[in-house]
Amino acid sequence: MRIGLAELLPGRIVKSVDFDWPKSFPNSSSNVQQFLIGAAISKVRRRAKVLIIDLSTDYSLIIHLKMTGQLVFIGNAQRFGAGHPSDSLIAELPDKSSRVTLRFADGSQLFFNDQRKFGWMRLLPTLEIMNLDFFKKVGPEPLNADFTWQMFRERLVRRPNSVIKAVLLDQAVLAGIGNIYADESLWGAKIHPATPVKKLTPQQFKLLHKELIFVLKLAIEKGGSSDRNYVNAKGKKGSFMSFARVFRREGLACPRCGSIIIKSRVAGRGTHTCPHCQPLEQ
DNA sequence: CACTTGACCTGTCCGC
DNA sequence: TGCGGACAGGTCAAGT
Repeated sequence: MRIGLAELLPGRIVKSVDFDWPKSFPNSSSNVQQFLIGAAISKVRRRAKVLIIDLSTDYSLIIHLKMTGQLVFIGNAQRFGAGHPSDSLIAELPDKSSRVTLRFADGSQLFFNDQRKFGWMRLLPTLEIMNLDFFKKVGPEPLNADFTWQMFRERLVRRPNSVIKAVLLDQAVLAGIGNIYADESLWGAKIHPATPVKKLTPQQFKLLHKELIFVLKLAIEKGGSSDRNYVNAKGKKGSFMSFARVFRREGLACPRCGSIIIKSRVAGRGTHTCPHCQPLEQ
């Protein structure tokens, strides 16, 4: 999503903002008037699962999509409707899940849609963003070049008694891992998600580190995971779900050994495993 | 500290 | 076809 928006947004001038659900964008209207209206977009960044849109006013919009958020850009001459591509989930905008609409001076628009209303958008001084509790505690980016398997292991073993899946999902340990990529990388490393961290060997940490990076890179290459309604800035679904090996594939064959994939609950989340490749050792 | 549950919301699917 | 319950890419807070 960041890659798509970074091609589309920089240089555009914010002309107006429409709000629907106040909790989706809790901000004083004076801040919006002063630092958002009339601002030019300079840069689109990401940290963990949070998108950061920097403005010429030294303020930034920060956005979390949570489960069902979308950020969809519509150019000034562009229309969805009859004949829209099959990899699009968007027919017409705004629709009933539109929470915030940014209108730009050239007539283009950015829609923040969020069916379940868990996502949010905030306007903050750019320099204050990293003082937010979330950014102060968030772990390293797994795709950074300096993220070694030794660093990965070092961070995980601080939670020796937790199950590995719970720790992978903890944003304070690692940035950006969610339920899909946790299940997929654990399958890749042949580790059961409920394995306590203290039972993992250095070889397993090394392999899981490699699988995590493989899964994340593949997911980005495929445009993300449209499990339900995720779309990118152009309204297109991501295709990673058709490359998933266990996630949402309960009852189907494991692509490695042919055993039937099962679904269970680990760390409070729906969890997909191959019972043969990922045995839970006691 | 680690784990569970509930909360925040809407929509879909499944069984009766 | 209707209705209740479970469940869904995520994070928080509170309770045990």
